[in-house]
Amino acid sequence: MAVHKKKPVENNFFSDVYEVVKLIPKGRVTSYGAIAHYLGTKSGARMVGWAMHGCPKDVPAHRVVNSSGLLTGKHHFKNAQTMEKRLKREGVKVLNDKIMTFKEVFWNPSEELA
DNA sequence: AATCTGACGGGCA
DNA sequence: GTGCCCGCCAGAT
Repeated sequence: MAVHKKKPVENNFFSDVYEVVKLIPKGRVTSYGAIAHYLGTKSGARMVGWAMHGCPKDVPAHRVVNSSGLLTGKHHFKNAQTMEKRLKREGVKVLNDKIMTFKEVFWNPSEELA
């Protein structure tokens, strides 16, 4: 019973990313680089974004933005407005696809999860 | 097999 | 302070 094809995802790295993102409290956000750094792959910020490509519904990807607080991934959602809409719904001030209170709602896994 | 792109980040001009 | 370029890892063509 051999595996015909290796799954594109399902790696420890990806699973860890999902796990961390799922741990993001409501009304808080984090950056790809922060997650990457927490996992030890500080240069793998891109990979974190790639991991989100197959992010399950359990993963609040809308709470993950780039280091600028910009909703870069909003275009990848089913609806481009889902991301900012959901963030606003959680109390996050989003204007022009950018989080105004980014520094205030920023959630650092390396500090919170340690 | 080789090349380019891609949900990023940081450094330098 | 803003803009551009390079680096990183993996997947897709």
